[in-house]
Amino acid sequence: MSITAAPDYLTRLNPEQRAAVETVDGPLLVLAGAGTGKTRVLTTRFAHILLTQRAFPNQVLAVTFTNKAAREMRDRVAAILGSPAEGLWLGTFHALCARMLRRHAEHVGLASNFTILDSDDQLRLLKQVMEAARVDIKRWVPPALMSVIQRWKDRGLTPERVSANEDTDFANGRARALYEAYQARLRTLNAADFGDLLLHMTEILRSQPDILADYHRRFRYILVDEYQDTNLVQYLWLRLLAQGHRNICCVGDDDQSIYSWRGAEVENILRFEKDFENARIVRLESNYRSTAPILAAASGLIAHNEGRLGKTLRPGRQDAQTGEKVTVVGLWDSDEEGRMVGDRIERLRHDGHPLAEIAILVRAGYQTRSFEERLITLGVPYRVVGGLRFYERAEIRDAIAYMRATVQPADDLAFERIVNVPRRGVGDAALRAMHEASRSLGVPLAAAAGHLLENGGLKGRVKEAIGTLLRGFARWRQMLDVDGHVVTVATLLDESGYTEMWKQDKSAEAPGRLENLKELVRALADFETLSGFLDHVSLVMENEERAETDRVSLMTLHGAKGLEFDTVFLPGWEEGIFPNQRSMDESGNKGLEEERRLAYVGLTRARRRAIVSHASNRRIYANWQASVPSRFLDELPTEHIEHTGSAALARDNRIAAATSFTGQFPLVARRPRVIDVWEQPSRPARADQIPIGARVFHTKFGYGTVTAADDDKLDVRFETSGDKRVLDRFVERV
DNA sequence: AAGGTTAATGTTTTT
DNA sequence: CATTAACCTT
Repeated sequence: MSITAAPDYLTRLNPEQRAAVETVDGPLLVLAGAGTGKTRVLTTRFAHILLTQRAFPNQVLAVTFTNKAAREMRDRVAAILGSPAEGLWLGTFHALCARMLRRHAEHVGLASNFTILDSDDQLRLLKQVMEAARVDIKRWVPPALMSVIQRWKDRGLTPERVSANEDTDFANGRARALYEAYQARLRTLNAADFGDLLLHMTEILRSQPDILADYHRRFRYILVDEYQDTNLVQYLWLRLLAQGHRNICCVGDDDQSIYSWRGAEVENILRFEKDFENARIVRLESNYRSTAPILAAASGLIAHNEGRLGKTLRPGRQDAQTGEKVTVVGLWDSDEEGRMVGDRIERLRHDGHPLAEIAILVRAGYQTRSFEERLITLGVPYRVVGGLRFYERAEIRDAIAYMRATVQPADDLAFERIVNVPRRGVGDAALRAMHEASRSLGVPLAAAAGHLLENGGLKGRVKEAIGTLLRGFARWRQMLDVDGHVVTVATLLDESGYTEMWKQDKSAEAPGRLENLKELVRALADFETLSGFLDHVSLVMENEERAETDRVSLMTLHGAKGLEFDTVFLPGWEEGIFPNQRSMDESGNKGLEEERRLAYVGLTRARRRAIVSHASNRRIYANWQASVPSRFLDELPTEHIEHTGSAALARDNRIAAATSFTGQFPLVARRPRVIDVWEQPSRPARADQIPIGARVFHTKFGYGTVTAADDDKLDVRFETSGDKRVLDRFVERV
């Protein structure tokens, strides 16, 4: 590699990016603001290491959080290299740990073919453990203990490492003991949950110097993406592995740390400098994504957080200065907010703006619904990102349980899941008998069922059904070696009656479920072995979102991290919703600051246009409630913001508008005053105000023209729904 | 053992 | 309001 003439993958970078790429040896922390080319730096650095022949592809460890990020990095490295690199250790923390743990499972009491449990299995198992320990599971709900255990695992704490004084709060101080019992159950089932993958692997690296040394020899360079999201155990794992060559590069942004509730510790950024002496730090501050006003708004907002590492986003784009201001819209109620967003989207669409470049980002999943409804009435195509993933669907999980029970006769969780699916007449009584036999004989459930059959412990229909099922498993197990996994699974799903069950099902979802099952069998063909596939399913598989169609994206702010759109709508900026009340109740100022970071993430998703909105009245569960504009609105620098209010808001609520828009009132004084005005939010009757010929909007029927009026009833000719008689208060004049 | 009824409970979520 | 899980009835 020539030193004088830099290759173009380097010359295309700005000086700070280039420093981040070329500072190859020694520990490096890259603080990368939103839109500053973080991924680009990471992938270029990866390629640079390979191209300068500092390491072979299999000597670089590259860690991401999501499979999507891993895939993207893989693709982009390949693009720079000109060919796909083989044998990379590139993947998510979990996938990489799973791969390692398969080799060393015996050190933590597992066999290398251990099963990876998903959260559903985890919870069921924990519940069983709690019931066995006679914990009152109404008083002490399993999910609460699950999250305690997960936080322990996030911190690298095995049951032995949990100190006694951490144990006081749950189930009268039995949390630690229950954790221990849960881990013991996992071991007997030869299973690991997601947290275990990291916990076990870290434990092994801590206790087995020879294994650690082996990985030191192997990994000469380590790259870490989204470093601010790492939890303690992930940090420990990285630190252990990096001790060898100390060539570790972590890229992150403390301002985008939004997963502390999941165990992520931003403190890992500070720890990095302490643990890795002479670590270099590079800041990426040139933003190539957004216009100047958007960056100014986001920067002004995030400046309200304390204890930041301090970064300033500079506009790096040529055209950044000419951008439009961030729009803040105040609306009367949530319906009007929905209409505002819908109308603006229609206008953008009309002007030729691609829908795929528009996103509506909300704080919580349930908020997407009202926007969906609006977009449906308007006939605007949209997609909701997030929600159920492929392997979380019931039919997929059932099918997988069948496979697991086939491959692993000891997988009680899988057996239990499908023993009565489809209905075989196996109920509580039969299941209890099997559990009892399993415990007294010390064998897995399936084996216990076999014993019961021989000893006449089961009768009638149940006996027949269980017999057929067990013979089925034996047959499919044999078949696996002879006919291969694809054929076996297809046969298994038919012979077990599982596909038939969905064919008989008359519900609307049934055909889709059958389709998913077919897709599952198709996907099997991409794998050498069934266990390889099972790993893939639990760690990697995601929604088949191949829809290349032009659609508006609807998602949570969390889901939007890492994405960007020309136009971003940020509705629901109201106290309690955003910042979220619970977040503040549970974590106080830390919670508030994380909410603010979330707002920062939201704003920085926008390339050219950001529309923030808030409504004065919102339907919460059953009834309408007045809401107060978010404090974040007051934190946006006024010179980069343009305020708009709807006519309804201005007419009905001048004071509220004035109060929220100036933002001059101290927080404490502001709230009661505003609520006073909203005590009587009933709108004036407007029948006489809507003349014949007026254009109106109805929530259900969409747009139309008034053809007649009678007291409070209007006859309206709707554009899409035809002639209807509606009450005036259900329409909005537009 | 299955289906219907009531009561509780409403963030964010990758792996 | 609307979803879901626990509960009760047949």
